[in-house]
Amino acid sequence: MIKSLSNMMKYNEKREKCCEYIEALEEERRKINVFQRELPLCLELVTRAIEAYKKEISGTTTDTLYGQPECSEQTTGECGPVLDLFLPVKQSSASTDEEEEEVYEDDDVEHHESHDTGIDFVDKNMKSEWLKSVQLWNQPEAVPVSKSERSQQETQTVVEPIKENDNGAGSHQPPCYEMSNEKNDYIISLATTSSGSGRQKTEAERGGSGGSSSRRGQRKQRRCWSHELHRRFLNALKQLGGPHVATPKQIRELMKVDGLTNDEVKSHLQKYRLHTRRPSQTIPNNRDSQTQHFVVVGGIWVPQANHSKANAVASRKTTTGIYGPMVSPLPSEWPSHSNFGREISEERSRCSNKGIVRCSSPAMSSSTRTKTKNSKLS
DNA sequence: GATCCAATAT
DNA sequence: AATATTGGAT
Repeated sequence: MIKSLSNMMKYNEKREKCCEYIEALEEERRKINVFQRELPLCLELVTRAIEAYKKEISGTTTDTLYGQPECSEQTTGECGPVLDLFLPVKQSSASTDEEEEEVYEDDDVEHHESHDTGIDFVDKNMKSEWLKSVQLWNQPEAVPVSKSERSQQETQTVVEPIKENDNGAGSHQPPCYEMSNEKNDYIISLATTSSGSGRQKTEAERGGSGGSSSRRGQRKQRRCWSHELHRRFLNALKQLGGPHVATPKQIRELMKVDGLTNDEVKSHLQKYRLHTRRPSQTIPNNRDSQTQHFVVVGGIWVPQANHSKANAVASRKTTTGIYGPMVSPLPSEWPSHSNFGREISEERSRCSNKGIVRCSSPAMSSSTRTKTKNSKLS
């Protein structure tokens, strides 16, 4: 009698303790979730710990106090995908030195409902949205590397290099309707673009124009960003951590598109960044009320609300404007500081200084740079 | 999207 | 000094 009673007490005590742990852990996980891109493993660990505790409870008790986790936080819907997303990465990461990509699902397929992991800084809808504003392509396909390349891209980390014939004679590429520019008179024989072996000319080479061809003051042939090209672009961005941290050269290298130049990528990136920035709420007023207030957390700019409340994902959905998914400051989107430890650090020393400038020192970021520039000008 | 310009790093 | 890369502006 007494024995059973004391057992019961013990057990209750234990259960209570577990519950406390679980709650604490879930709280922790909510925080980590904001930085899921930077701390995938951390997230996983915590999640597992939670599961373990839950299991323990359910194992030792019959009543399911936590059987249905009342941790309101869409836990199941959120953590599953996250792990799914990162686990494979962890596995394959040992194999290659290259940054591997999470499988990139393209837009013409229909599955994009499942995971709202937040690292998905490029939303398909948004992409099409901003692309639309730029240009309309009629033929999404008919790009050379459609099937073989795509399958490869999804299964392996290797991206098959493609040769991009310049659109002019490309015939397979949707024509780039350009009637705006004045110098259209010249015709470029595009075979010149190092077909086959040449790889890319470096920017200097290209810019030098001193070469054999006689295009001196001529404007370059307009680069047409087909869907395929843009897909690769996005893919590269994804791997590099978002449009705000990726640099043209890195992107170009990851895209593996023959003949693509840094300048072209840069231009595209610039535009992309413009479109993915917060469009000032579409309503040109409310600079104080609506503008998000950012705080610095460990060197990271984080929207204040999100930081404190940690339901970034939810808020993202509600505050989206046209460029919704992007605008909201996903943790993953922000210059990530924790990149230092990872892919970027090995990249080149440039990151060490530039990275610091851009990332860890908010006060010194773009505005300061421009200021420097301007001050120097004046 | 191509270029020009300035800053910065090597 | 020359070159490479980058970001911002045109």
